[in-house]
Amino acid sequence: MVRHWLMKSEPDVYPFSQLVADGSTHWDGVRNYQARNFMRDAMKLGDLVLFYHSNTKPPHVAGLARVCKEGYPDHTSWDSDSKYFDEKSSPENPRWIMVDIEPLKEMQAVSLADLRINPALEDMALLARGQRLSVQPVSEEHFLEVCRMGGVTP
DNA sequence: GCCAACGTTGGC
DNA sequence: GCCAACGTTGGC
Repeated sequence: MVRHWLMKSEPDVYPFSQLVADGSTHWDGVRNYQARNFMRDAMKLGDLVLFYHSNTKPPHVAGLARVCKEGYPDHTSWDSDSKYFDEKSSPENPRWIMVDIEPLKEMQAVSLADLRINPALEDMALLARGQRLSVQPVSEEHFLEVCRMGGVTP
C-alpha cells in the first residue's frame, strides 16, 4: 500500500526546484523524534510526498515527490562540521534517520490560505493549530485533493 | 520582527 | 517524574 506524506522545506534552504535539479536527495537534518519515527518505521519505497515550502510568502505546496530509498542513518548526525551534528549519535549507534526522495511532478503552487479555505481539507494535520511536524502523514483523500488543487494527478 | 505553540533539557 | 527555562518552528 502506498502511503502519503507531507514534508516541509524552507525554499531558501532547499526548494523543490533544487530537488528537480538534483534528481534525488537525502532528507537529512530531521531532529524531531516523531518525524524520525515516521521515516524509520512507516515510509516505504514509492510512497508519495507533498513537498511543502515553509517560512516563505506565501507558504505553499510546491510539488510532488516520491520516496526512492527507505530509512537509513543520517550521517550528518555524527559529522562535527555539520550544523545537524548531534554528539549523542554515532555510526555504531545512530540516533537520526533519513530517507531519499525524488521529484515526481511539478505542480501549481497551492498556498496555505487556499488549503485552509477548502472544506474538504478541514481535518488535514498541516492545518491544525500549532502543529509543526516537518514530516507528517496525509490521508489519501487529502493528498488527492491537494493534487487536484495543484492541477496534477499523481 | 513578533510571538504562540511546542519540544527538549536539566535541576530537583 | 515534575516542571521551569530555553530553543525552535513557522505563520502572520
